Amino acid sequence: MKLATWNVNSLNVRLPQVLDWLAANPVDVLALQELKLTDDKFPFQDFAAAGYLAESFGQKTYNGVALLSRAPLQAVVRNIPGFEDEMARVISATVNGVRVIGAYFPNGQEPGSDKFAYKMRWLAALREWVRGELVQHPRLVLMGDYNITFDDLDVWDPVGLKETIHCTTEERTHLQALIALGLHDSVRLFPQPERNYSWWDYRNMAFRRKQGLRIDHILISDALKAVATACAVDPTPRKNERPSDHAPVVLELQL
DNA sequence: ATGCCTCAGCTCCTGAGA
Repeated sequence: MKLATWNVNSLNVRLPQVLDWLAANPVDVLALQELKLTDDKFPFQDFAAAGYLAESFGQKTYNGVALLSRAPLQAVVRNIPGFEDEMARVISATVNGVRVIGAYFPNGQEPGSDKFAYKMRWLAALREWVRGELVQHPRLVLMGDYNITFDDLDVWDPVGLKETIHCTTEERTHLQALIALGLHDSVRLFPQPERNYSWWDYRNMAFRRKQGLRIDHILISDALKAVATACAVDPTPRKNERPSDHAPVVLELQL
């Protein structure tokens, strides 16, 4: 079973690239973030023609997440139950006995801002919800755009970006609290290339200069760690014309 | 440098992203 996550930064603009990528990388499940469209505009037919069922949780202009799957998506849940949120950020479903959570974590903008405070509240709510989900679903994947780096290895300029957004101690403490629930950073389970990032700024030719951050992650439970055989970022779509600023991350399980 | 690029929208500028 192969699973992937990709922040597409507008599914309307990126649909042809997503279809091309799926044709070349026929994963079983793909979690999408930043759809930037409403469910009535979601291209269900295009994905069906490519062999994928889909569950969408969109909204106008911002945010929006979806799960694509070759097998049926069961027990679909939208957002974090019990956490009031106007933004469409989370969609979950069970596929072939694996609980899959696709999430678009808040950006946070700047430490000390209202948006940063919202990010902290959201992270706390996510953690308490996932704690219970892990009890019910030992085979669990939590993947998406986390908007948080684990450590300096995930940052192209750890000195210049010290304690800036995505790199603060407060955000990283929340990320480690997710790990403490019994989750594992799939990418780090396997050897990786140097400067292994998942996002590059559109400005300054950041991709060409390898100036990026690893902020898109696939966290897996103990039961899935035992059967994980590969996990890596696929930077090739970032070389497309009009690319997303994020690249997909792909996990392979031997189930 | 409150800058650089990209996207959506009450679209020819602004807000947000990261």
